[in-house]
Amino acid sequence: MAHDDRRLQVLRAIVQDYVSTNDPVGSKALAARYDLGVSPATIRNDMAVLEEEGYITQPHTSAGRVPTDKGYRFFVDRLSAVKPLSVAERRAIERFLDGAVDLHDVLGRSVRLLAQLTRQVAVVQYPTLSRSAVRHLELVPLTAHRLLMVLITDTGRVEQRVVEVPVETDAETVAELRSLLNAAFAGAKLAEASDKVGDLVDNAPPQLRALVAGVSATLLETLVEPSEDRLVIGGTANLARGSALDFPHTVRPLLEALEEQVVVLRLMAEVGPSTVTVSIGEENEHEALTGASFVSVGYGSGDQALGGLGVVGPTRMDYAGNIAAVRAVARYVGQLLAES
Amino acid sequence: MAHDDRRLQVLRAIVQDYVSTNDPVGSKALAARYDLGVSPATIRNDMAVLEEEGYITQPHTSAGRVPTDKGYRFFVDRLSAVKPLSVAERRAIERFLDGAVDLHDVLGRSVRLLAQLTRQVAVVQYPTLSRSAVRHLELVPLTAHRLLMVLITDTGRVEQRVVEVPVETDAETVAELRSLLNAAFAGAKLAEASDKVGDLVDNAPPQLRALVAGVSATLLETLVEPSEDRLVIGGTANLARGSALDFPHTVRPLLEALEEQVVVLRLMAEVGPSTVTVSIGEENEHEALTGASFVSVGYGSGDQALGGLGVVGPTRMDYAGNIAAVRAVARYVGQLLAES
DNA sequence: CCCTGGCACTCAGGTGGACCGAGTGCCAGC
DNA sequence: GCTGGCACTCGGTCCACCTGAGTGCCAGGG
Repeated sequence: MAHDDRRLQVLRAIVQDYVSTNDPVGSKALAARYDLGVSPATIRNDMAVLEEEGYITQPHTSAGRVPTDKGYRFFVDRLSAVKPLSVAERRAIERFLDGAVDLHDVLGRSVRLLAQLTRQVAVVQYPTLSRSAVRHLELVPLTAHRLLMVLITDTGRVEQRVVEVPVETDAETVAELRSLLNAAFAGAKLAEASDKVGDLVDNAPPQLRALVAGVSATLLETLVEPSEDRLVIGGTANLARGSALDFPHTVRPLLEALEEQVVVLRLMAEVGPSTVTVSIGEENEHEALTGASFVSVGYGSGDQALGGLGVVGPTRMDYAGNIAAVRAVARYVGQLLAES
Repeated sequence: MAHDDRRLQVLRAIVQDYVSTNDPVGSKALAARYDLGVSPATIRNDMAVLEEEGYITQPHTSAGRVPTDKGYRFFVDRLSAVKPLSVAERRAIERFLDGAVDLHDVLGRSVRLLAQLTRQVAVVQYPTLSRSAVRHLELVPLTAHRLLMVLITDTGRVEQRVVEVPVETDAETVAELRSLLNAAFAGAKLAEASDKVGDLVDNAPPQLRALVAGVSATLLETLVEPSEDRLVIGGTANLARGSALDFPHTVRPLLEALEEQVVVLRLMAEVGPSTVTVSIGEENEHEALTGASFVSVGYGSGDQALGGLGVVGPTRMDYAGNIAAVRAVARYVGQLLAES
C-alpha cells in the first residue's frame, strides 16, 4: 500500500530529524527537508495516524512530533541496512586496539574506542569465567596454612583467591597439588569444572585429598561470586553533553545504575554473539534506564558469547550508527581474544 | 589580637555556613546562627576586611559573601581538629571492607565506601608496581615461541604479559627458567629489579641467557608502561547531585578529566602516606579541576605510599569530614594489604 | 479517493516592567 | 571600637503580553 509505505517514510524522517536536531519536528520542516513528494498538510494527516497508533507524540499542542519508544522500536526493526563504518572508522578501530598488552588493556581500549565512536556511554564486560577455559592454575604458598590460588583463563582473565588449608603444606606438596590440579583442569571449560571435582578428589592420593577439596571448593566459589562478572565503563562524560536535553532531570539515577553494574550485567546476560540487541526506553526493566536505550552484542568466537559489550544512551540516539559501531568493536575484540 | 581572632571565626563561620547551605551568607544570618557575640554591623566590617584580603567575595552586590579558594585554603590550614569519625562510620568501614576476596575487591569496595562516606567522587589507585615486591613470577607456555608471564606482587596485584621468545622452548626449560627468575626476583622490590637483571643474565646458564633476557625485559617494560598505574573511580553519580549548584555549567570536563586518569594520577603522585593533601580550586593545575578540590592521601604501611586514594568534589565541600574519611579509609586499606 | 491550500486556534517561550527583599556601606552616637 | 539606623543597590520573581510554530479541520480540485 502506498499509504503505509509513505507513513513509514514519514516516521523514519521524523526519527532521523529528531535524532539529529533534538527539536520536535513539524510537518513543514519535514516536507522541506525530506522531499517526500507531498505537501505539509498530507504529512499532517499521516502524522495524525502515526500518533493515533502510538508511534509519535506531541510534547504539547503547538509543538512538532517526537518519536515514542514504540516509534523507535519500529524504526530499529525496519532498519534496512546497518550503516557500514567508514574506512576512517575501521582504521581508527585497528589503530586503537592494536598494541594492547593484556586483557585489561584490550577491554580498556575497547570501551574508550566505543565511547568515542558512538559518543555515548560504553560498557564492556569481562569474559565470563564460566565460559572460559582454564589455561593454568598456579598455587603460591603464603604461609603453611595459606595458599594463593591464581587462575589464568584462555581469555586472559586472571583471578586470585587466598585458600586457607587445614593441613600444613610444604613446597613439595604444593608442587604436587599444582600439577594434579592442572592435569585435571587445564583446557577444561570452567563450567565443567564442577563436574570434575568429585572424580578428582576421589582419585587423589589420600594425603592430598583435603587439599584438593579445599582448593577446588575455592575455585568453584570464584565462579559464582558476584565479582565473577566485571564491567568496564567509559565515556560517562558523554552523558553530561546535553544532559538537560536528553535526560529530563538529572543523569544521576543513570550514573548510579551504571555504577551498580548488576543492572547492566543483567542486560548483558541476554546478549548473543553477532546478534545485536537493542532495548529501548520503557523496554528496560530497571527504572533508571527507562529513559535510555541500550545497544549490546556478545563478543567471542564460538556460538556462545564470552561476554558482552554495548552502549547506553538516550532513546534519541543514532541507532544505525551505534549498532554498526558496537558490532564492529565486538568483532575486533573477539578476534583479539582468540589470538592471544 | 582579638580582632584577627574574631575575623578568623567569621571566616570559619562563613565557610561552614556556605558549605552546608550553598547560599551566599550575609552578616545577619551569620550573627543569628553563630553567636559571635557581636552585631551584624560589626561582622560587616570584618567581612569588608576579609574581602579586601581576598578570603571571601560577593557574587554580586546585595548578595552575601562566598569563600574564595584562598578562603578555603586558610580554613583548611587552620582546621584545628579533624572531625573524628562516628562510631557508626567506623563500623561501616569495617563492615564494608570485610570479606574482600582479592585486591580488586578491596579497592572496589574502598572506592564505593569512600564515595558513600563523603558523597563525592572517590578515586583509588592500585598499588604502584615499582614499590611492590615480587611474590611470584609464573610462566605459562602458550606455544613454542610464546610464553605468558604472570607477575604476582605482595600487594596482590597480578599483571600478565605475553613474551615472544626467540628460541624454541619446552616445558622443562620453562620450569628451569621459572625457578631461576623466582630465585632472583622473589621478595625483591620491583624498583630494584632492574639492577638485578644484569647479574641474572650473566650468571644464567648459557642456553638460558636469551630467554632470561627476554622475559626480564618484558618484566621491566611492565613497570614503565602507562598501564602500570591503574585507577578505580566511583561515585560519579554524586557529581550529578546538585551539579548545577556546584559546577557552573556542566560536569563534563570534570568527568573527562577523571576518565583521563592521567590527570588524577599526576595529583596522586605527590601524596605521601598519612599526610592528607588538599588542593583547592585554582591550585589544581589541570583546567578541568580548577572548580574542584581534591583531598588525597597515600596508603600503605611503610614510609613510602604504595598508592593513593582520595575524593574529588566542589571547592564547597566538607573538608573536615572528607579529610577524616579519606584518612580512615586509607588506614584500613593499608592494613588489609599488609595482612594479605 | 486522496491531496492541497487556507484558516482559525492553541500554547510554549521570550520580553519587559514592576516589585520585593536581602544585603551592603556609611555615619553618627554610645 | 561596637552598634543601630538608614539610604541604596540589584538579583530574582511575578505577571501580562506578544509572537510564532505547529496543529486540526474543512472545502475544493485532480
